[in-house]
Amino acid sequence: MKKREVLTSIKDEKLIVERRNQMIKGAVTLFKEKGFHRTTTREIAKAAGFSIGTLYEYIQSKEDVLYLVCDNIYDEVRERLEEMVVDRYTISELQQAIQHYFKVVDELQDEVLVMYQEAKSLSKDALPYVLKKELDMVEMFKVIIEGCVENNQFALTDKEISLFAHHLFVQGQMWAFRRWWLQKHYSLEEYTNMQLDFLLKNFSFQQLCEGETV
Amino acid sequence: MKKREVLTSIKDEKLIVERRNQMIKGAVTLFKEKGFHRTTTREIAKAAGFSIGTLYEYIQSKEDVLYLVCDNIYDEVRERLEEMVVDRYTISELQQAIQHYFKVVDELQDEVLVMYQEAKSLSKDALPYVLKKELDMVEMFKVIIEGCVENNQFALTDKEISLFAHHLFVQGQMWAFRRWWLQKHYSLEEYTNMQLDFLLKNFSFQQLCEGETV
Amino acid sequence: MKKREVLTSIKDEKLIVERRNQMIKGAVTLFKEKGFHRTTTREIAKAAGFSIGTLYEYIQSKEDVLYLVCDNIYDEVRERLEEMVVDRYTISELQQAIQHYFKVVDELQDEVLVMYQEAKSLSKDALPYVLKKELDMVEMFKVIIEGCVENNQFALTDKEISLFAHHLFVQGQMWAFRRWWLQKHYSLEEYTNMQLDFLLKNFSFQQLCEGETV
Amino acid sequence: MKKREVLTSIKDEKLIVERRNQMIKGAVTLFKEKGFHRTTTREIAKAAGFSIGTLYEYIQSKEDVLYLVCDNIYDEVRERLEEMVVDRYTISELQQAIQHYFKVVDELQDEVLVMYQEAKSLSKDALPYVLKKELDMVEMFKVIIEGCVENNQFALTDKEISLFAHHLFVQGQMWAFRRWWLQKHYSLEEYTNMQLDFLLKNFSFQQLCEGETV
DNA sequence: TATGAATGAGAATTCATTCAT
DNA sequence: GATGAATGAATTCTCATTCAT
Repeated sequence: MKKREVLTSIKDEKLIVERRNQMIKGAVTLFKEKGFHRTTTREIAKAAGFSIGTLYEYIQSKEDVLYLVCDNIYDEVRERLEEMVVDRYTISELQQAIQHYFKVVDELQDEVLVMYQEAKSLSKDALPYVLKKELDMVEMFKVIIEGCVENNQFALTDKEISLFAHHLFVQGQMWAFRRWWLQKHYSLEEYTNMQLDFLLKNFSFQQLCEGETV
Repeated sequence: MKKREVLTSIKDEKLIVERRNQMIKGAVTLFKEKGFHRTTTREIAKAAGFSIGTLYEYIQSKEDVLYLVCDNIYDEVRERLEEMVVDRYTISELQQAIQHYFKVVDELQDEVLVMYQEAKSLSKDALPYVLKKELDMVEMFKVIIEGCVENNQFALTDKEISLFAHHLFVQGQMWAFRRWWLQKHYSLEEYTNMQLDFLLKNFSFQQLCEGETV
Repeated sequence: MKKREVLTSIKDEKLIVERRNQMIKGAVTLFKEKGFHRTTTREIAKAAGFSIGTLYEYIQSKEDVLYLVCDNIYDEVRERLEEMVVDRYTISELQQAIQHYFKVVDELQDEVLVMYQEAKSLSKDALPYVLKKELDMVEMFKVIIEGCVENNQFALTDKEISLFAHHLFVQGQMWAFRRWWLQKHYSLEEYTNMQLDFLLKNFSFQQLCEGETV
Repeated sequence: MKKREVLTSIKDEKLIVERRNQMIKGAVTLFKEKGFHRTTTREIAKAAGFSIGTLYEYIQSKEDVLYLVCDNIYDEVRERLEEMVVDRYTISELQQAIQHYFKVVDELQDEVLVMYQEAKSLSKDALPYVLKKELDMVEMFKVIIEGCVENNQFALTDKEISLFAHHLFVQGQMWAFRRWWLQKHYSLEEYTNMQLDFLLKNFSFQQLCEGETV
């Protein structure tokens, strides 16, 4: 899927990147605080540090800002996820990947929340592109899980692998979108450990059973 | 927490209920389609079958409609959840409860989605009340899980029980809010079975271990 | 050609007519003074005697105002033209019709000018409808001229009749759109007489020739 | 009337002429297509082949472009009209002049139309100057007609001569501004011949009458 | 109670013009 | 001389809310 272009009348590529970053930064703060719809374009321009006229030199409509924000957050999360090095495909590595992912969500929780709550306001045009990015990230988990399965760490059918990947992904997001309750009652470490514990028991059980059957 | 009152200038209680139900019904359809912010009060009035003037006889602001809608959806989901009869607190009963809950989510998925996506637009005033309702529902799961633990079906700490309840609750919602992917690849039955399978293995493992240690 | 509808959210038909008339009256004055593009919707609303919000209850876009104005002016001119009673189809009657038409243009010259100068700003959608109205008026002249021809007042081919009708029509408008010069140098009467004189000589000549050839 | 100056910050006279010609050429195309008000300065600059900054080096305001365009079109039309050589002041020469004028209008019809429709948007400042140019052109016809009268080709009072000149001028423009109808039904030749026929009958009649009275 | 016309603050977007490079 | 990024006043249009009938 080709990247959806946001049109601009500015020619200086470097400037486009710079201004859009300012814009995104300001917008995230505002969206976080009051949501996309309650944020005005003037507020976005102001938060970005330039005039409303300048804002519109870099985008075509307010929705473009939302798109840029979502796009950017996905890239940020993804980039952070790609830090994980997984090569041996053991349960232990999966565990580390999950820990890493939860940590990333925790650090970028405002962004994750914004993306989560506002993505639905994207136009029919932009939505598929953003959903594609989400699936790409889910895919990263899928690859790890598949690796573990191939590596006989545990047994899962293809359908189970996919669902499990989604499941993990949502479990991470959950730390952000239910923070109003979770973060009042658990530390990130507690949350991570409890979720991991739950998952790993499962796989240990599998291994145990296999061991027994032998 | 006392129910947040939505003021009205109408005396006839029965009329209030009737009109509000019309209003909620119309609003859910509209919110589902275009979201709270993109829906106008005129559209809500029209969908409800009366005039904009009448709408404002029964509410004080547009946000009241959102509140009524969210409130109503929670009540509806809750009502459906209360159909479950749990008295013996066995794993099998927990399993049935989950199955029932997933079915309810599936049947009310539009409503669940609306609530899920629009609740954040509630005012600081109304939000706590709605979150309270959500916690009440989570509590229903907690009670069942606690019962099972007391009943030695499996062992969990208090913190684990709470998290598990939330986890289940989100897993159900997930069927609605990720339907763009899940429902393309799985039937409700598949989804339910796979999730249950995963949970139950876990508990079976516990029982197995316990059995062994004895 | 069906009348192009201008959408409104108002139900009271009488009110629509009343408000639109206020709107048209105000708009004509403003368009006359500064043209369509330099007139703002707020000015139109103010000139009409109501708020900008009310203005938009009766139209959908600024262009609707222009359409209503043009439409209205055509109707007004046409109505005035229909006062002419032509039944004997003599040169003398044609002459009277022309005199009447020139008088109407003179009386409605602001309107004629507005229509003349702003019609081109109508959307591709509305333009054909307005041009149709113009042709309808040209047709009125054509009918008279045709009658005269059938009545042997003078001889013209069909193509000549059409052109002559357009010619007369433009000659009338000319009194309005070149008023910056014409009305400084001629009275309406002078203008009318001179133009008539010119035309009638022509037809007298024909009759004379025919007389001679016989 | 002195030529209205359009200020510029550029010293190089040749460059001024060159850039302005580019500008005018681009602007005519755009004005033709969407009118003065709907054309942006950026579009003009682009069509002219240079930047918006450069555009403003050669003019002071958008309206200057309109003025330059109108001025230029008049010059162009005038230049073409001056090709006509009239020296004997006969009806036949008048006829040729008219034919030539109609041909010029036909060839420059886009320009004539632009001038016709947009001149009214000129400021109070520039308008008189442009109207003066128009009168100058009318004057060219007046000179020919006067010559003919002096030459006893036909008899007209001074007032009639002026009106006749305007009349001819408008008749030519009419071919452009009513092209939506005329050019669908007549070729330029037909149109010219019919209009000439009409005029000349008139004068022939005069001559005939004069002949008779002698 | 019900209606729907009226209101106007507020929002997105445009675009002529400027000015530093 | 040329460029094009920056500006913000101005404009169109929307829509929640009110209130007279």
